[in-house]
Amino acid sequence: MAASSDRVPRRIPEATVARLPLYLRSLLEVAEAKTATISSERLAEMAGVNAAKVRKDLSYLGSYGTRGVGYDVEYLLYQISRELGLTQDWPVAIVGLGNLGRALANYRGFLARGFHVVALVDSDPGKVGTFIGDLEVRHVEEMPLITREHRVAIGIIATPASVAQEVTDLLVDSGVGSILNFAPVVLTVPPHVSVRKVDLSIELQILSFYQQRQAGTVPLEQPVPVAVAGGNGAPPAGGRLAPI
Amino acid sequence: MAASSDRVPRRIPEATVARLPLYLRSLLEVAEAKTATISSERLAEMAGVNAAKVRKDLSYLGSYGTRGVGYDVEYLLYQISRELGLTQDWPVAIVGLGNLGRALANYRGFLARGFHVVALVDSDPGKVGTFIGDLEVRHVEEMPLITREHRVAIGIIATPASVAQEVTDLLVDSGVGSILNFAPVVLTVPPHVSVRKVDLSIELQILSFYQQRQAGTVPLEQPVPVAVAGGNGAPPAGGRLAPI
DNA sequence: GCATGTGAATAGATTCACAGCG
DNA sequence: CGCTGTGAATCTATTCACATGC
Repeated sequence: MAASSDRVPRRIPEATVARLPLYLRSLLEVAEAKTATISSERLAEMAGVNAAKVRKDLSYLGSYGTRGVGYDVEYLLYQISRELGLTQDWPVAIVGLGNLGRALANYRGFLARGFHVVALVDSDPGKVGTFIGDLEVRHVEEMPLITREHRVAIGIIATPASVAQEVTDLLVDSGVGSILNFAPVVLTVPPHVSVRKVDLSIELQILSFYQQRQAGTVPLEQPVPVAVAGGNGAPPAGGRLAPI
Repeated sequence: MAASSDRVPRRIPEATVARLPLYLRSLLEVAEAKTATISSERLAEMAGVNAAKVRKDLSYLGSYGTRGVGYDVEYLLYQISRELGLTQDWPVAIVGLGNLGRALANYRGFLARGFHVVALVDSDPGKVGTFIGDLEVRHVEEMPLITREHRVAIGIIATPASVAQEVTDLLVDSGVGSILNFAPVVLTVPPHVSVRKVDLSIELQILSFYQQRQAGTVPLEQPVPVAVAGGNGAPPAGGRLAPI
C-alpha cells in the first residue's frame, strides 16, 4: 500500500516506443560532438522523422525540454535509456548457429549498451562443444537449465523455421520474456511474452511491391525531368531528397 | 490512349502490403498439403492475424473469394504473387561482405521466388576477387557499371554504418529503386526510391522496453496462477495462447 | 446455411497550429 | 522571440456486424 506511489504509468504508444531507439542513436551521435542541447527540428532531421512527431513522442516521457532552447542532450539520453530499460543489463541467448546465428554471435558490436550474449545453443552435435569467441556452444537440451541459470531475458531465434516454435516454447517455459525471431514463421506465445520478427523474405517482397509500382514511372537511364516531387511509392522509410 | 485501359489503380494500404507476404507464405504451406480452398478464418490463424483483417486485406486485391466456401488456394496464391511483383525476377546486389553480408550471400534459400543475387560488392581489396558460391566479389568502384549491366533493382546494404549513405547514393544513381538496409543509420533517398530497414539493435531495444514493463508483473519461477488472459505487454506480434 | 465483402464504428497515429513559457 | 508541449483536426488502420450471394 505504501509502495504503489502516485506515479501515473504513462501509456507510451507502440509507434513511439519503436522510434525511441532512433532518437537515442541520434543523441549519442550528437553527444559525441559535445553539443549540449538539441532542438526537436534537428533531432527530427537526424532520425528521419518530422519535428512535431519528435515533440509528441518525447512529451510522452515527460516535459524534458526547455522552451526557446531545446532538449539537454545528456539528460534526454538518460531519460530515453531508462525508459527503454537500457540502464540495466539483459542476458541474451542465441539459438541456432548456422550462417546467420554465427554472424550474430560474432557481431557483439550490435549488442552494445545493455545486451550481453551469455549462451549459444544448437542441436547439431557437430557444433556443440565448439567455441565462438569465448562462448561454448551448448546442446539445446541443456537450454532450459542454462537460460534459468543465467536469467536469460531475450532469446534470439536463428534456427530453421521447422524447429522455431519448438525452441520458442522451451525458451518461454524457462522464463524468457522476449523473443527476436529470424525464422520465417509466425510464432505463438503466451500474452506476457513479446515477439519481434526480422524477416528477410518479407522485406524483399514488400520492396518488390513498390518496385513494381514504380517500374515504368521512371524510365531508367533517363535522368527524369524533375516533377517527382510529390513522391508516392516509398512510404516505408526515407523519402526526403538526397543531399545536394 | 488505347493502352491506358480503364483499370482503377487500387490503392492498397501500406499495412496491407506488409501482410501480403504472410498470407503468401501460409498459402504456400496449405498448397503443399493439396488443400484446394481456405477460409479467411483459417488463413488468419496461420498468419497470426484476425479473420476480418484477412478479408479486408484481400478485398483490396479484388473479390477473389467465394461466399459460403472460401478462397481458392492456387488462385489466391497467384493473385498475391502478382500483386507483390513476384511473377517477375528481381536482380539483387549485396554490398558489404562482412559477417552479415557473407551470411546473406550464402543463404540463397531466402531468395526463393523471384529474387536473384547477381552481384557481390565490397571495398576491401582482401575480399575483392574471392568467390562466395559462384559469384566473384567485385570492387565497389565497379558497382555502378555492374548494377546497370545487370539492371539491379534491389540493393542490400550490409556495410558499416559509416559508408552506408555513400553506397546508397551510388546505388540510387545507377538506377536501383529499392534498398534493404542493415546498417544502423537513417538513409536519405529521393522520393522514387523505397527503403526498408532491418535493425538489430533497434529491435532489441524495443524488446527491452516491454521486457522492463513486464518485469515484476510475472514473478519468474512462480507458475503464475492464471489470470493473465488480458495480456497487455506484447503488442508487436504473437499474443495468442501457446498450444495446449 | 455459411463465409465473403464491405459500409459504419472505433481506435490509433500523425500532423496542424498555437498557447505557454523560458 | 523561439521552441516546446499539447489540444484539436486529420488521416490511417482495425474491428464490428450484417447484407450479399454462392
